[in-house]
Amino acid sequence: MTTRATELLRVVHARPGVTRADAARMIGVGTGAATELVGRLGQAQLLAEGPTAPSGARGRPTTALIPHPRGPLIAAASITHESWRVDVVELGGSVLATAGEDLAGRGGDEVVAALSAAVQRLRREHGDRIRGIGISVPGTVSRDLMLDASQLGWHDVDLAAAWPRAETFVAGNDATLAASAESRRGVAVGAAVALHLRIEAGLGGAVVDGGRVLIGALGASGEFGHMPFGDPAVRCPCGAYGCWGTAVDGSALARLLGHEPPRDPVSYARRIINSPEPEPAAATAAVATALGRGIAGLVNGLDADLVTLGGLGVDLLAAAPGQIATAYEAGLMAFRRAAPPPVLPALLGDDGPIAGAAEEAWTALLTRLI
Amino acid sequence: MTTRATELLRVVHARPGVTRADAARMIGVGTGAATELVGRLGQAQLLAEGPTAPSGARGRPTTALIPHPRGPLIAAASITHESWRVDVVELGGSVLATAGEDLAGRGGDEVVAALSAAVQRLRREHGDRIRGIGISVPGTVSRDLMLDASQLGWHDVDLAAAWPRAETFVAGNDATLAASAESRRGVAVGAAVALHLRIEAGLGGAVVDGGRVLIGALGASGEFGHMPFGDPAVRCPCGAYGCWGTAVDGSALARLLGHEPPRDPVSYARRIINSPEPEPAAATAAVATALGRGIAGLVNGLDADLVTLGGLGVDLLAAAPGQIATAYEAGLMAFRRAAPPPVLPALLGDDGPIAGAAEEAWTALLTRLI
DNA sequence: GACAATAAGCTCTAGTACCGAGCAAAAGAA
DNA sequence: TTCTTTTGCTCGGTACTAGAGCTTATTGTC
Repeated sequence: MTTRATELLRVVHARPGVTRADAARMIGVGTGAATELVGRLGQAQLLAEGPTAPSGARGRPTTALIPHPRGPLIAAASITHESWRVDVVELGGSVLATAGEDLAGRGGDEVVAALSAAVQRLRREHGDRIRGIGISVPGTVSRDLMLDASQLGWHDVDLAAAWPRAETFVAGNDATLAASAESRRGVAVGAAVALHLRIEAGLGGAVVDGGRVLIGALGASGEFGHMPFGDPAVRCPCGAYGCWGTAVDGSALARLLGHEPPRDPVSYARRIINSPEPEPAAATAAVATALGRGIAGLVNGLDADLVTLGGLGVDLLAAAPGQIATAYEAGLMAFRRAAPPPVLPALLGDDGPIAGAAEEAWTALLTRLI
Repeated sequence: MTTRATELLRVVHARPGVTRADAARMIGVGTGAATELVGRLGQAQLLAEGPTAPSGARGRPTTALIPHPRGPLIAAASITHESWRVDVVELGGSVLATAGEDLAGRGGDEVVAALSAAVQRLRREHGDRIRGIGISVPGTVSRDLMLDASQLGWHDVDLAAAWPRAETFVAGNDATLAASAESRRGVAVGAAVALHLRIEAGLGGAVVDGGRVLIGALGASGEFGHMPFGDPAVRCPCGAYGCWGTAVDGSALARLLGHEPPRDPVSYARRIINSPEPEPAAATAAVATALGRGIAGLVNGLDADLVTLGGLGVDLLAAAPGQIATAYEAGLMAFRRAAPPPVLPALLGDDGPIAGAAEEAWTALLTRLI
């Protein structure tokens, strides 16, 4: 049951500062209904009106719809392999405050406790305006909000300790959330089916179909790194053979170069990819080819109209654009080759996951506000 | 904007004959609203009430909600590689009448014209109650409703000639629509993410996420046969190498057996798969292994909780269940292996595509009725 | 067979959201 | 100033809905 009020809030969230007249046209109501809606949402401390720059056109000037200065806020949190961070985000996506620190080798429960304390502090500072939380984590999240992050060695970490679970609470994989953010505030805005791929220690990603991120039956969708596009002779830590991830991440580069498996595969890979020497460049080219070929397979199967790359994918796209493009176009079905869906670096970069956590939490909260 | 009336119609469509009291509970309205809703929808000739079998329990007996005898109907059409057919389908999915004939080598425009004539005849016979059409085709459908079916040698066939385009009109790929039907009236009812795969001349399918079929940016989603799970040395007619489809369809069996590419790959494959001889059985086993491995990759990436197989997939599942299961489980990520999502034959069989056409057309029509 | 218990349907009263018509206000243009 | 254009505001009408209280149809018990 989508009410006009919720639709209006969604429009303002998608483009804060939209003029009131434009917003009314977008949701298809007349000026009468707009007056009633804006009045009601102002009373509820959800929206406020601000001045607009003079348009120069004729007619009565309209106002800009902005988040209410005492309106609800979302805490967006992100845990990465090296640090955690919390942002306080208002309607429209602006960040009002932030906090965070390095993991410093602490365990999952300790980190969640530190995060929770930071959220409580921020909540007091903002007069209890924070109404929900979104958390991005570098691993899988199961329904009961337990996190498994094999890279960090964390298992069954209780994310619900970060926030009273009864309120708006969303948690998701970093790649999934980065995809969400990219489709709403990045280069994938307007794409019908956006595919986001994120290479870090492994390869993950997500599909965004008409603005909705596909999370899968268990919340574990987007594990494209475990589709068998790779070398069938290579065994993946997951137990299967031929996983695509083993052909495109740091371990693949180390294998190609005859190195030991690196302790920090991300910075190792970044070093190799950006190295000017011929041997690393050849390994990078091989990995870029494997990446392009797999992207083509996913585009064929999922009919995406845009692909964005995050994490090391950005470095690969910068270092070996030709190899990626060649393998990508060769792998496309004939009818797609005339106009291959673009493969672009993600616009939001490292802020993708936390921005996605904010977006998903706001989406969840918006359905509850009215 | 989903109104209660539309919700009620959807409930009755999903389970015709539901009792009025149950339906009211399902959509969360009281008895007062139920009276008003059922009365209004009866006036509009959309719903009727019928007797219920005595429940044996105490209390005032309720009535069953059934489609109105003069209510709207949908024409569901299906074109296969050998014939076409039209069903007249009422709310709830019952088929009231049917028509069809063999293609007999005719071209696409002639077949669409014959189909259109049949629809007009059925429409007259049913007093103009037919309010929309859904068409299943063995090929890709583009936005402007042009069909390309390479198997039939048809290109740019104008499907809109079958029906005035302004009314409810949906067209889709047979595998996509079979997936839709399976998720609503087949074994995939209730699945969070259902993956349907259909092997005929090629390999196609679809993902159904929370009841919504993913159609892709161009309506060409589900071409899983062109994901590179196959032998990288084999060139696909699509131009790419290593397409999965080339490893699981009739052409794969012919290649493994040293036969010429068969003229009718479907009946050829069915003959090989069901042959008791050792050589065909070995080829069947190899194909089953390729199928299982690819299914695992898709389940890993898309996090499906159920996989259904249609077309030749049913034969393969019957002939080589062990090979499929072994390759499937070996290809799953470690954490999925404890409870692998079931791989089942599709319940609707050859009626899947036409049933899906009816479902999608009814879904589209239901949003317009009230 | 009367009466209780139970489940369901019906009626009536508000209440809310929404739409549209007509009017008022604020700007640029003549 | 006066006209034109665009937008905002007021007000009445309509559609949908929730809820309370009453009525009806059936089963079970004495």
